[in-house]
Amino acid sequence: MENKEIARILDEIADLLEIKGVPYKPIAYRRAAETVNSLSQPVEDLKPAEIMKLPGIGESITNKIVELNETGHLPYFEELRKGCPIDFESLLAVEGVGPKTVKLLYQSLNIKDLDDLEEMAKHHQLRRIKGMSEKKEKNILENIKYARKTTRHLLGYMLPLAREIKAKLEEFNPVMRVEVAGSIRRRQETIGDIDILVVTDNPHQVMEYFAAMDLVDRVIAKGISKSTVRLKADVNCDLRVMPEKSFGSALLYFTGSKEVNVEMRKISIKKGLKLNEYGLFRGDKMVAGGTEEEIFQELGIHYMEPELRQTVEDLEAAIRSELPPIIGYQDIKGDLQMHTTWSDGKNSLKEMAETARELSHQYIAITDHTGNLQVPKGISEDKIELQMREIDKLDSEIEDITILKGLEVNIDSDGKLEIKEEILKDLDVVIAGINSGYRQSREQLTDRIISAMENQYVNIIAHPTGRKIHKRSAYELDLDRIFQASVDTNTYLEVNSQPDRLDLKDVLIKKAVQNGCKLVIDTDAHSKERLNDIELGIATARRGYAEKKDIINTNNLRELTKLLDK
DNA sequence: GCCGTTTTCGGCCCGACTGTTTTCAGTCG
Ligand SMILES: Nc1nc2c(ncn2[C@H]2C[C@H](O)[C@@H](COP(=O)(O)OP(=O)(O)OP(=O)(O)O)O2)c(=O)[nH]1
Ligand SMILES: [Mg+2]
Ligand SMILES: [Mg+2]
Repeated sequence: MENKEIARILDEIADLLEIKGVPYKPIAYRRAAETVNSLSQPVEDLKPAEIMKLPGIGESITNKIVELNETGHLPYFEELRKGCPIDFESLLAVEGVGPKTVKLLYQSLNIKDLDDLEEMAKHHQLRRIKGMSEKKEKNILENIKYARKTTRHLLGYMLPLAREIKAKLEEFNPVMRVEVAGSIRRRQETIGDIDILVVTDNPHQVMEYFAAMDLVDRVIAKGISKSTVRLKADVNCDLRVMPEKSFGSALLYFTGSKEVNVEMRKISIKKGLKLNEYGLFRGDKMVAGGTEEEIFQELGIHYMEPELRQTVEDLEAAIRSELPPIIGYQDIKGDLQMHTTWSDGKNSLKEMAETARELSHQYIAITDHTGNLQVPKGISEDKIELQMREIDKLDSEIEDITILKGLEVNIDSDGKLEIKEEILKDLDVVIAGINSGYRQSREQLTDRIISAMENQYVNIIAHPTGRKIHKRSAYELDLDRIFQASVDTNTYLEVNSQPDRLDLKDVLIKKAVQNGCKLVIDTDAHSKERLNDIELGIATARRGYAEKKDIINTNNLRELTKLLDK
């Protein structure tokens, strides 16, 4: 059974237990679900003893996971659900509806899913329930609309919007400081909502200003220190307002993750302290809170970069001083995949090069598509030489940046490159990728990639797992073999920065680096604007614990050229 | 149900906003 499915069942067990009013167990099942979800390999491939060692998973849950994998079902779960055949996921997605309300709705009106709920709300049945009201009914009816489209949003689209809101808030005089927090600050690949922290001495004024901003569609909640609005862009935005002296503790709290927050608070308790968003306290006395660094220091923990504040394990690594010095946003010296009007790009060679230079890149590689596919449409082989002369000409004319000659070549369904090999020998960079025929077996797909790696001219494997967030999941690969072949053949794995790719993704980058692989972070930009996406790839590499030395395009041109010579 | 440099039993983060509420429960961050 897939990890996602197992995690979903564990989560539903948590929901069921919560409705029954069972204490603490729901937390345990949620933690276990979280762990299964964040695994970089199928839990199916693990032995029971290994599952047992996973954080938050003990004997009881291990047995349940093993049973699910072996038989495909779980009597404990089916028994629990017998009493209440409810679609929790969709009902709980309604803002303001929690486990207690679900129970109430089911017991009084036999409501099992969103359709039932909408029907009953429309016919004014909810207000008749004891403990409900007309107001609550209206609220629910309104919020059902949003519950039906609870998709997470791509970081690449939310980051510019969050920065726009930040800039708007900074224009307002009483605002002293603004930081984007939450999953955006952690640079998670998908984002549930936008979280923003403001420092001010005038919370009332700031809340009024925030709620009245042009970007806001409607106000969901508005208090003196916290407000939530729905933006016209169809995403929620939470604003937290705090005084200067609590800036660090507030930013720490609002950046999360929740799991890291809870664990840090437990650690504080053990040390006889109390941690909340207002500060770190010993009794009534505040011992830290102005900056995040101060709080980490007081707790005896190394500072954690926001990108690494994801799981309890990240925090434990920080406590053991095992967090590596991850790659910085300024460390990338050049971009090694982009497309121009010669294939399916929107901008010319020159426009791409000039934009890259503005981004302070020392070098770029132009890597238009080749091959016979209609999508992506490639340059025909007879035009390649012409383009290479154009690139040489541009390179000799343009100052302060070097333009490398490259191509992105398709790997065909037999693992052969869709191009005459002799064309490749004069290039600086050759990228190979699977752009068709994803539906093969795990072994076939792995063999295809490895035969491309074994080609003496191929330097980089593009978007190695082929996933597209919200569209297509990663194809199954034997990654251990891929990582080994990458090391053996000096072929680098790509961290593709397109907002919906981010491929390799964070947990796989971590595994690749552990296996000694070297990676390249590039944008795969099809227009000059998208050259900025490099920060998304860097963020993903940071979340994957990658250091500067793990990424080949942190090198100067001279060293890079050596690394590209197989 | 899980977990442990003060524990193998007894804890399990802590605070804001709303309205079901007139002293608190439910939901959410
Ligand atoms: N201490 C504590 N902090 C929490 C809790 N829930 C949320 N937070 C903090 C950490 C979160 O990163 C931050 C923002 O909450 P969100 O619900 O927006 O979560 P986050 O942004 O991490 O993920 P998202 O992409 O929005 O789903 O608030 C909680 O139950 N306890
Ligand atoms: Mg958030
Ligand atoms: Mg939020």
